[in-house]
Amino acid sequence: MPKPAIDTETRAESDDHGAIRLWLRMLATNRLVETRTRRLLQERFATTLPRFDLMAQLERSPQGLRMNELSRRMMVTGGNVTGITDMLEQEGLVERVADPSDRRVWRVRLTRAGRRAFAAMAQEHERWIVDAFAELSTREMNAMAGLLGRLKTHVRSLEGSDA
Amino acid sequence: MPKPAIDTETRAESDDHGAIRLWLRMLATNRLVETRTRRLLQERFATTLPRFDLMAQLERSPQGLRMNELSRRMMVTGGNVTGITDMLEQEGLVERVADPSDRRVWRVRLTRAGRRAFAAMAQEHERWIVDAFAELSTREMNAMAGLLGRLKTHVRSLEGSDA
DNA sequence: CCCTTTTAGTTGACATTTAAACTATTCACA
DNA sequence: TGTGAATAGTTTAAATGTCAACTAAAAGGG
Repeated sequence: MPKPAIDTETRAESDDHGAIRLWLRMLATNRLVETRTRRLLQERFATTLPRFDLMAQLERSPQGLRMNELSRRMMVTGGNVTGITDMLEQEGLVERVADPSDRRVWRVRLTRAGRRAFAAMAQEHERWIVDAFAELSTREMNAMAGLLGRLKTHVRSLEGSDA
Repeated sequence: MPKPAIDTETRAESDDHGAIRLWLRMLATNRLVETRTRRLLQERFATTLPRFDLMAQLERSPQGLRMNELSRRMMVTGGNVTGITDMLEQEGLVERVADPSDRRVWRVRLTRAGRRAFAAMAQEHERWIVDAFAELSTREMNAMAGLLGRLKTHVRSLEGSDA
């Protein structure tokens, strides 16, 4: 009796502890969607994922965001945000506005051109993501989002206790 | 009647289409666990996640792996694998063995020192992951792994159709 | 008011990663 | 058997990312 044909990674994963197996699968899936998104952003809009990510954060906050708030939301270091903001500013897609009440602070906002460019990208981007997740039902997506929410909270609580 | 207090990201996410919302949550959770793992690997073993990942792949394949097979399994580009392998080779943790039947090919294997070093790391690493996922029950982890498996297969099939 | 500490952001050195060009080898096959 | 196409791996440039040191400004307490 022949064994069922399963691909190499899946077979390797199955030896692992449940948590490791799940984690490897999360890594793989994430990487797959991320690589695809990166490629499409490059092909369609000659831009990159971090640039898109920064603009997406600003789109959600029309009044603009401080550098450290961008850093926190994008979960990257401050120096990184400085670099990406510099480039987007050069391209005229975002602007740094001084905060009159605290001269250390920059408020970063989308320019009109930035909003227009982002709108075009976001529409296609949403389609890519919806297509990627079309395999799952709404109920399944909600279930998964719920589990991830709990997981996220738990891991954050671990950080506090040993960081 | 006051609205329930939810944090800023969660509120922002809730405006989005289900697929986008789930994707953002996957990104955030992944990043969180990955950053934590990276930090612990650095603190405890003065190594990095990609080095650990490459060694983990080799551990699963005692006979060694070709560069392109490593690249495929780690889902990173070939150039990247070359760099990481170079460093691990310098440190004496892996070795490149020529393939007599095809002179283009390197078979990369863990050295004895590499196996020993990896065993120590893997044990702690598993503990970190188990702890991180302790929030979820076995049943929940299995459910999530199943959904991710389907998702992964689906996205891979998309790649074929428009790449 | 002065001095110390904290906070916001930038800079510089360096590691990682990708994409594309390149070298060497093998394969397909006329 | 010779030649063009495909494959394995490396190299290179540019973007991204971290970390630690730095500057400037604000906050807090005597």
